[in-house]
Amino acid sequence: MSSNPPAIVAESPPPPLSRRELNKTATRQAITRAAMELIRTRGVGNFTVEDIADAAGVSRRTFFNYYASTEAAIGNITHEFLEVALQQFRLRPRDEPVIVSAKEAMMALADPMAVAPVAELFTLMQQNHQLARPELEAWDHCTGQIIEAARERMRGGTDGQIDELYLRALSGSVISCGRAAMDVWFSRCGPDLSEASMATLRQLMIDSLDLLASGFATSS
Amino acid sequence: MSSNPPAIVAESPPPPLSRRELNKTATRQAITRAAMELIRTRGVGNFTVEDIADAAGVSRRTFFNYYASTEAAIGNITHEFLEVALQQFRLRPRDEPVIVSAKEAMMALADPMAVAPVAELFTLMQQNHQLARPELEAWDHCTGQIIEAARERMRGGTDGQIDELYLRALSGSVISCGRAAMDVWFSRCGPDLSEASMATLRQLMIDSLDLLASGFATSS
DNA sequence: TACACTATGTGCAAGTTTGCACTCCGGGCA
DNA sequence: TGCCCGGAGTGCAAACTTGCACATAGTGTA
Repeated sequence: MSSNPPAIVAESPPPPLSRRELNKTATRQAITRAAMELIRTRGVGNFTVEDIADAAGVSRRTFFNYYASTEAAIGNITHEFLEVALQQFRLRPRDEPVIVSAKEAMMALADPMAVAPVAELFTLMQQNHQLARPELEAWDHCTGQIIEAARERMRGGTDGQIDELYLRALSGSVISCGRAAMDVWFSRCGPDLSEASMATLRQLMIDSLDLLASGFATSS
Repeated sequence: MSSNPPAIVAESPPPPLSRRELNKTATRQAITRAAMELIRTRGVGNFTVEDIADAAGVSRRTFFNYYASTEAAIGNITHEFLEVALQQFRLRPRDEPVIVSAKEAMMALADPMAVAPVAELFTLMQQNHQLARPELEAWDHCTGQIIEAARERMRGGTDGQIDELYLRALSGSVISCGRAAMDVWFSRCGPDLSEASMATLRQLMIDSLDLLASGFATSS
């Protein structure tokens, strides 16, 4: 009821998502899913970009409007998965420690709907290791995003290069912990999406970040 | 096995259906289905064009790019249904009697996939009779198409107005027989899509056209 | 009656997808 | 080696979709 001007907080601008955004997202997803399906049924390298486009219901040209290559399309799976966490991270209060924010953000990833595509990718990766490259890039891109998001928080702190190193080291570590949690989770649970499995994933994320927060001190 | 040059028959130009055609058809169907769903769940008149567009995943403007009104969208259900038969009709040999061609063409309609939407429309029509108008228009449009298709066959026959009357009376009657078959079928079988029901529909179509061909002579 | 409000329908400019015509590149083959 | 071919990418114009502004019509209300 206050007539105050909009408070300057980490306001989540709830974008009503225009029809245009919606359509683009749908197209992007259609392409990604078609690519996955083809990998599943024919195996990596046994289909063309045109096959993906056809299966996705778009033209070859449109495929290239979205992705520079098949690899890039595959990378989108992990990219979208991480984007969920990124979104959560950006919503956390500015004064919260980055590690805590990261922990909270990662909780959103321990969701069957969210992990399912990545889990399948992990499975396929067992067979064909070259699928790992686009995944790697997605994690790297996420690191870059975390860096930017974290940098936003450190307005007014000490200036200079020390902050930059802190920022990057921390962000990189956080991402590494998340990745480690995912890797261990998959090696333990496989493509299992049960609640028990999700609980395991959550705990692994918490543990890895706790390790990070504690400076990886041994308990002995 | 003959090496004859392509016979000059009612050649069906097998259109590979461009991506553009495919997309347009998909959009048209999405709108139609969304409209049906809304009629089903909210009832006729309890939703706006915008609701349909949203449900169909397109903008309001796009809705109007396809249909002039909600009614027109509903009409498309019957329209598409009849289009199937029309297509078959056009494929029949030029020298075959129109009634025989019509009989053959109608056989394609006795297919669960094809009748399903129309059957549902019939069901909804029980409740709200104003749904009948767009359906009527679809049948009428089909008559016009049959007239054109039949006219094509009568090149070189006698000229003058007699042919035109014959053409129109015949075409109109054929359509009426088809419509009668559908009506009786639904009143007998309801929305039943079983093979037995389809057989009934087929027989009704055959019978109605036989009646027409026999000049509606009574057997006694 | 006058006014506010909601829904239909349309014109237009800007954004997106598509078809097509290239260019490049790598593998098979005479 | 030189040629052919199929797939990857790209530029561009045409076709399609969208957002927005505006005109119109029906409804409820002061």
